[in-house]
Amino acid sequence: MPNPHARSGDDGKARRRVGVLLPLPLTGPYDYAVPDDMDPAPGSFVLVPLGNRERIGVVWGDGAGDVADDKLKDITACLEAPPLPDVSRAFIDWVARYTVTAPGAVLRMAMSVPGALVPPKPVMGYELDPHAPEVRFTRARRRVINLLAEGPPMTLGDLTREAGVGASVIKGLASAGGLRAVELAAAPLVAEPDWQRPGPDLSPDQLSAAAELRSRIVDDGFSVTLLDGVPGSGKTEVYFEAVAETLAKGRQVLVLLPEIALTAQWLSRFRDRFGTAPASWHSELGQSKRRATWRAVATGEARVVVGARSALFLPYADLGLIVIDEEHDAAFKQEDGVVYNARDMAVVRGRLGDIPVIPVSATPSLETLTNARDGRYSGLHLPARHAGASLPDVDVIDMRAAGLPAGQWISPQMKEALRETFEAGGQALLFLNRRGYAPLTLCRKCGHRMQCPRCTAWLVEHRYSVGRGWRLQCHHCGFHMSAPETCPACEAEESFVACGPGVERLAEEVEALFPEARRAIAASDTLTGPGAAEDLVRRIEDHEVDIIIGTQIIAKGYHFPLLTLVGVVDADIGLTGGDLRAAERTYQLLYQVAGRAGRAQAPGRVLVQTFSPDHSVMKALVSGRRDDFIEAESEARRSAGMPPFGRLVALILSDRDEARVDALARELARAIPRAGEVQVLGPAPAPLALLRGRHRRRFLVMAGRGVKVQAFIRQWLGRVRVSGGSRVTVDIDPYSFL
DNA sequence: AGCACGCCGACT
DNA sequence: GTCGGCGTGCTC
Repeated sequence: MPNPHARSGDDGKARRRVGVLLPLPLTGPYDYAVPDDMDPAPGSFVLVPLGNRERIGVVWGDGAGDVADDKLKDITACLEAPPLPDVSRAFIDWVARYTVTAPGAVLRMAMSVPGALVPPKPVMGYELDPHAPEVRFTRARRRVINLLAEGPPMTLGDLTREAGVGASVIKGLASAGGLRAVELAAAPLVAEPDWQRPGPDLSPDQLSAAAELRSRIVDDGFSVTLLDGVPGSGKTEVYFEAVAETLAKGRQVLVLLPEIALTAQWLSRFRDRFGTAPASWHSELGQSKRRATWRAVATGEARVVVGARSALFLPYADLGLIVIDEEHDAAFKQEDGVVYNARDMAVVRGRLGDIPVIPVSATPSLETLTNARDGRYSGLHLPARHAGASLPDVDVIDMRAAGLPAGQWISPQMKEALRETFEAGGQALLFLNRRGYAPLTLCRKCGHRMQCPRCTAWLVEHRYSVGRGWRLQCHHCGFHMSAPETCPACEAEESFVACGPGVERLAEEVEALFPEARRAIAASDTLTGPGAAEDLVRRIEDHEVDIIIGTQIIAKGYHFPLLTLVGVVDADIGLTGGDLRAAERTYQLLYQVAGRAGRAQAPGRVLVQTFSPDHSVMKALVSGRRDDFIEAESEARRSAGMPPFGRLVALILSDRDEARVDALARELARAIPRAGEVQVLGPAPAPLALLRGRHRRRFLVMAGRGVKVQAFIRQWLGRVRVSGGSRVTVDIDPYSFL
């Protein structure tokens, strides 16, 4: 097939070629010929032909030259966008190698902003034409002219609204020559944060930590400094000083947060400190905001970006600092598409960019604590709560002794504490990390359990989720159904019984115990839509709510001055299930929840209901000795060769066809490369053996800390052809085992 | 990721 | 006899 783009080497000279990386899961950059009138630099965004369509790619470097000249196509055009900086490209390559994914798949995360690469189309407006010829004045025309005579040029829409005239009046006036069209200056996305504003008064501890962080910024270069402080110790205000210092140097700042929905309070603190909101980046962001933000980051106009994990891949013109707030949070781990941990990759981004990184947490991950202990990171500790508030007392309630009747989950001690709290005019938070009404529904006649047809999971009953009524829902895929009248197995009527509590059911129990208490349920499915969380926070702050019954959505980051009692309803959720990090995560979550209590002058109290009061997690919560827990957990991991003392990789195979996924598993098992210090377990059914209709099998690779697991995985996968509907997902450093 | 090519079932 | 299902493979 002759290639219409190819020019045969008639002058004998090979055409100049460059490697162009496309945002597709291809093996690497493709070579393209550079037309004589073009001189794309590395990092330039270019339009190239691919198959029968055109795609935007990035000039990645010199061409590899391994493709025949007659296959080579010309670059179509260079785009008018700031080139992707060297650091960004190096970062993308690094992440691709580390996660064993195609570099193009990683690039896609950095440029999946449709339309951001074409210059924004200018906004047109009208102004008075000073050389206007005589035009006839009508009342409507007069109003338009008066408006424009006093103010700046306006868009057609603004003019019609403010002058109260139709568009035809303006267009008629323009064509008569009274007005002329002008390009309006694009409104800046965000104002420049004012780092010179005086900050709040800081405690001596905060001041010294802030001074330390500021010096990291001044010194320049890569460093990782863990900011470790109890809830309420004012960590945010401390790292704001590092932000201010970076802004003073004229560089950009990225603040990574686990869940952008939780930032209403964070944003207002930022505004208090810097006088304006930062640029934000999250999945909910609309098309045009997204585009504008991407461009503002690329040009350097956006000085501070606060965002979820994907903000790490934005094309920063000159990033000078990365803050990872709540660094221990599991939400930093991306589980689909490119599987990566934004916390770890942020450190890599810092190293490649030679800039400081500040992980922040009240309960740092064992990985980060180990790095700090071994001297790879430095650590700053904020021991005291700001403004003299004391840490809450934590008491455990042994539920084995409570002997509650079926269908009740609030122990007498908890009930009494709630009563005292309400009488004292305080607020309470009942924490139960389970959405919905009941986690399991079964038939009391035949024992049939309502299960998701597409996943290995029970259907969760929901009764009060916004606007949906009573129904059964799978929490792993989108499946839902209205509660059936008869049992699908034995056809018994009205035989269903709800098993176990979710926040909705717990709210019913609270209502029965305290009918006059004003309740609010806080779960991801009751706080939908923008502003719902904000609205609830405001209602809590204004004391329109006496008791919050909530999941982890309410457990982090908030500060409610009147909240004096936190009750953990079932502290054992999450401890079962053989997850490597079960204890660590439960500890972190419960510690965070406990930190919601008593932050202002009123002392707080925390009650933890558990069936295992002797568990190391509960003991550490009661004693307040985090280090004991970390020490024990650390030792257990070390002796088992588990992270952070050993390496772990999960290989998840999946297929709609069960026989085919088993065949693939057998083939992979035969192809395991021999390597010292590497052990492969499996195949075994993956923890969710059926997910979204796909059957899943898992291999677990365990290796010593110094082993290059990526090379091992690449060698392994290189021996097997994955075809059909089968997929193999590589999860380096798996976080959740589900 | 798209998109074309290719080989087997139900329609005009 | 064709239209069209989506499995497989390729894109510089």
